[in-house]
Amino acid sequence: MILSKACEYGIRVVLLLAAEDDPDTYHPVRMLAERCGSPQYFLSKICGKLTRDGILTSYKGPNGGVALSRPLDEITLMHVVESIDGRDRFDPCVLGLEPCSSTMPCPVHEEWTGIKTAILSMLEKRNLKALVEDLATGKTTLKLLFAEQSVPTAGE
Amino acid sequence: MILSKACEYGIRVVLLLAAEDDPDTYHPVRMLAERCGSPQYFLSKICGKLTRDGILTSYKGPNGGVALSRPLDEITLMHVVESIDGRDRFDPCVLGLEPCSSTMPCPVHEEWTGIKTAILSMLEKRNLKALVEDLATGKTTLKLLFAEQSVPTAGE
DNA sequence: TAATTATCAGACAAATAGGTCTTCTATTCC
DNA sequence: GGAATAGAAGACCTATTTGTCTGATAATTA
Repeated sequence: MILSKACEYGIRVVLLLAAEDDPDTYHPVRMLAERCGSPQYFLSKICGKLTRDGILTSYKGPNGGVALSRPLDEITLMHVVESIDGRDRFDPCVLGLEPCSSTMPCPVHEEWTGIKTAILSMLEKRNLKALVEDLATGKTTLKLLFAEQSVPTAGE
Repeated sequence: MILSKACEYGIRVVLLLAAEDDPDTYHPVRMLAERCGSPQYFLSKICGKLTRDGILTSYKGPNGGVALSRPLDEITLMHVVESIDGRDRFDPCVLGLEPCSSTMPCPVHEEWTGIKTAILSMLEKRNLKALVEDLATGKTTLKLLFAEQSVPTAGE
């Protein structure tokens, strides 16, 4: 688990919203929770955080809900990770050694530094616009979300 | 946290043992726990697992304890991770999507595949012998372990 | 035999992550 | 205004991880 469950859900929501045709329409959290396979109340808290951190905008009342607060090309997955898991998610030493640093490196410090860079790149190199283009061309998919939901209810 | 706490402690112990001059001497777990900043009883369980999985050998009685079961060049950090956290530690999709695969990739599947490779490389490219050589030449260090321990007792 | 040390089984506690629910307030529609 | 719909806040529960401890057994040394 490289990200917390909460962060996974947060990214799913943001991707779902980005993949919608209507970027300015507000989507009820209850709906989004169902579509992204997240517990409703749990996602509600996550969206609250994303809203407070300026990634989502919320709107109350009928036809209300949440929407992306900025254009697609101004949001990256890293923004979501920073909001939910915090910027320092990948900072800790692999061996959990506090004073590990470039001047006092643990046995895998060097490699881990490179991997951290790759992780950050994965999360911030492509913005939502680029990610959605891949979805549109079928290069990647989010159908996985629906596949996942059908599993638990199979026996019922 | 890329590894569990238990796994961190396991790696620390293995590195400590590897850095010893006397590869055939058994070290009591109680001592090792103190030296690597791990709770004693917790480490005792971890060592049990490492022993069952053939990474450590144990010896009962006075002058007993645990020791590495194989030559340094036949043990990698990956062996420890497999024993404690399991081989599939890094398998799950970043977004937690079950059916994510190369034929049905999530938006970051490609990048994550590359990062996983780098993580595995970090853990299994260099065996204990190579890691200890870096310690000997001062290229890396484990002094961190002692530094860490002095912190909690500073106020006492 | 006495002391030492690992092994094993298991209870238990603390901390964290994950998840659920209720109540309250704000907004909008009619 | 009143109903309906939404988020906000916070209590609360559950599961997992981490950590602590006890008691019994086994092996080994001296």
